[in-house]
This record gives sequence, structure tokens and C-alpha cells, in this order.
Amino acid sequence: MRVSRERVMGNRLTILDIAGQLFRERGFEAVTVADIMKAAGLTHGGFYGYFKSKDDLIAEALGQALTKTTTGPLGDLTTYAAGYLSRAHRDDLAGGCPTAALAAETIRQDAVVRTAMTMGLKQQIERFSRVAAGENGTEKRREAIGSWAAMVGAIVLARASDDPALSNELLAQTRAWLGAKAKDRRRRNRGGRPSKGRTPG
Amino acid sequence: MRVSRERVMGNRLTILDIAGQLFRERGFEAVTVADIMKAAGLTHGGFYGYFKSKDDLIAEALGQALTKTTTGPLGDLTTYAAGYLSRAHRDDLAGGCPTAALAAETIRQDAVVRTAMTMGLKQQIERFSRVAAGENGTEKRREAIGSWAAMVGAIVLARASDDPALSNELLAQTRAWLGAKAKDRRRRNRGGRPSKGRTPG
DNA sequence: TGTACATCAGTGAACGCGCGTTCACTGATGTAC
DNA sequence: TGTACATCAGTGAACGCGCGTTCACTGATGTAC
Repeated sequence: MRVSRERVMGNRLTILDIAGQLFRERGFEAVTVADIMKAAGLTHGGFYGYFKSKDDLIAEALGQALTKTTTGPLGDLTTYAAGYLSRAHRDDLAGGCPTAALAAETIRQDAVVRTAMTMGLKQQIERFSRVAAGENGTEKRREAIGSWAAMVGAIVLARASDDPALSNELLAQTRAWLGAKAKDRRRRNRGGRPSKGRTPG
Repeated sequence: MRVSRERVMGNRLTILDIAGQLFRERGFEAVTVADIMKAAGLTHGGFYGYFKSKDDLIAEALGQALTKTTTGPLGDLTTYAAGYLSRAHRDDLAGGCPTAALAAETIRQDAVVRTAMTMGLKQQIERFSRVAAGENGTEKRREAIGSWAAMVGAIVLARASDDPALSNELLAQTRAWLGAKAKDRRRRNRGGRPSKGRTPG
């Protein structure tokens, strides 16, 4: 049963989107081609008209999920961290951060998959660096990397814990810890030169 | 071919140890029962004389690996972080931290496996809290949680990156970031009351 | 605008394969005398 | 201490199953006139 060209384009997007969600929810290996096609409203045989292999899909779906979540302008890191380290994000595997859900598994994947993850990582660090606090580029980048590592680690640990109290504490304490760190830094720089963007005098 | 009782005890330890290494290296799903038994010098059929199921082994092996790496006294957090965030540790999947290698995958495992991971997590946080800097128990625990999240996150990200320069930078910058944080905290507390353990006057 | 045919997206049975697990068998170890 | 037998750890073929992938077929879409 041939379908229209726009339907084909739509199907491709649907498969990519569904796959991205299922992978984050259950991991690359546990999700089957048949699972994905069924969730997309198709049968598994048609899969190979859209993608060369399951590995091919993994790379594309991860790339798309990362682009969606690491692209676009950012407010400040504190606001971002508050959302990232929320219980809602912790509980939303399928729609949440692909890095937190899949970075650990990516280590053992195909080269294309690792490259997609690395690109997403670079993009996120650069985006963080742009709004991070710091006297110069080096300091901003350090702040970006340290904060991102803490956020990803905290979500991974909070999700791994089957004790709800500990899980909540991990999120809340990491948020507070990042906040305390920012406060200490401002104290250190008290009386320093004005922020980079303003012309003195 | 029956073997001696001490051989049986030795075999059990070998299987647990080998399994712990292989799981960290390739993940729970990618390692087969036959892989483990072969690496232990046995055939796959004998496995069920030692463990009820693969899931049973996963829980036991993870528990053992976590106990080995989260038990025992600690120096200071800075020294621990230097070792944890080293290139040697990043490159030693099989012998490295089970949390960094397997926490993300643990989310989708059996209840027993998640419980083992949670116990290891609690142990590590308590151990960190004992040597963490801070004015009181709450501050120490916050320091322990934040530092642990940053360490785990940094190793996961450094391993996921296929760009060696970025990978090295992630480790070095997170180390420096944790160090800068400690320095800022000491500055804040300059002239404060003496540390908790000493009786004033 | 209508008609006839070529195209090809989707279907579902089938493939080879490797997985976790079972089981009848083997033969060295442990035990009873 | 030696001998005869029971025990049971280890073996490897076999199981049912689900996976990724292939393929002959179907029938709606796209196109040529």
C-alpha cells in the first residue's frame, strides 16, 4: 500500500521522534525495531525503507534529540539548573535530557553514535559558557563544564536511587550546592572590575 | 566432573569478580552468561549451580563491586577527586567506579539491582560527608552530594566524548572547578568559629 | 479532466542467529565402613 | 589406612524465544498520454 510523499516525510519524523523517546526510556538495546515501528503506527518490515540499520537510526535519533535539547538561547545557569534538577525532569525519562539518559550507554556504541553525543556535548558546553559567570573565557568555560557535570551526575544518581527521599535530596542538595558556589564566587569577586559587557567610565 | 569444595568457593568468587568487570566494561545486557563462564574458565551450563538467574548474578556482582569501591576510610575529597577524575580511571572501565559505569543502566533493572545501587550510593555519600568541609552536618552532606554528582557526571561525559582533547578537558576542568569551589568556601569562612571538633575556650 | 499503467511504501511470513535456561550424563570428590 | 559407593560440580547438546534483517507480494499514489 503505497502512501503519499508527505506521509512518508511525516512517518520519518515520527519514527525518529518515537525512537528518541523510547531509547531514553529503555536504552538502545532494550528497544526493538518492531517496538519503534509499532509505536509509530507501522509494521516492522517497512523500517528498512527509512533507515539502513538500527545503528543508523540510533545515531540519527540521538542527534535529533540532542539538537532539540542543546540548541537555542539560554537564560542564566541557575534557572536552567532549577529546571534540570527538578523532580519533573527526573521522572520524565522519555522527554528528558538525552545526555543523562544515554551518555553512559553511548560509550559502547558505534562511532557515529559517539560522534553525535560528542557534538551535543560541545554544543551544550559552548551554550553554557556564553551565560556562565567568570572573569574571563577560561573561567566561564570551567564554570560551564563543572556545572554541567554536576547536573548530569545528579540526575543520573537521582534516577538510580530507589529511595524517594534520597532521590529528592540529591536533586535539592545539588541545586543548593551550585547556588552556594555561585554566591561564594560573587563574594570573591566583590569590588572587582565591572562585568565584561560594560564599558568602564 | 565433581571438584573440591574450596574450588567451588573459589569459582563463585571468580565468577562474581569477572562478572563485575565485564558488566562495567560492556553493560549488563551485552554480557552473556556464556561470556562470564568462559572468562571464569568454565562452561555455561554450570552457571545455574552458582546463581538462580542472570539477574541474580547482576545484583550480587554489582553489590560486591560497589562494596569494594565505596567502603573503607578516605583521605580528603580533593585527593579522592584527583584520582577519580584521572585519565587512568576514565580509561579503566572494567576496574573503575561501578556507579559511573552502570548507574544509568541500573534505572531499568530489577528491584534487587536498584536496591544494591542505592545502598552503594548511600554508603558513598556518608563516607564523603565524614571528610567533607562544612560548618555543620547539613553543609558537609551538601558538599558530599554535590562533589559526588560532579565526579560521576564528569567521568560519564569524559568517557562519552570521542574527542580526546575534550575528554581530557572535562576531567581537568572539573578537578579545577572543585578546587576553586573549595578555595572560595575557605575564603567565606575566614575568621569564622573553629571547626566543629574543637571545644571553644 | 480522465484513463491506464508504472512505481514503490507498507505488509507480514520467514531467515539465521544468539540469547537465557534446562537436563541427561560424566567422573572426581567426599564419606561410610 | 584402604576400599566401595554415593554425591554432585561441571559438561555440552538441546529447548524455546525474540532479535535484526530480508523478501515476495499488495494496492494506493504518481505520472504519462
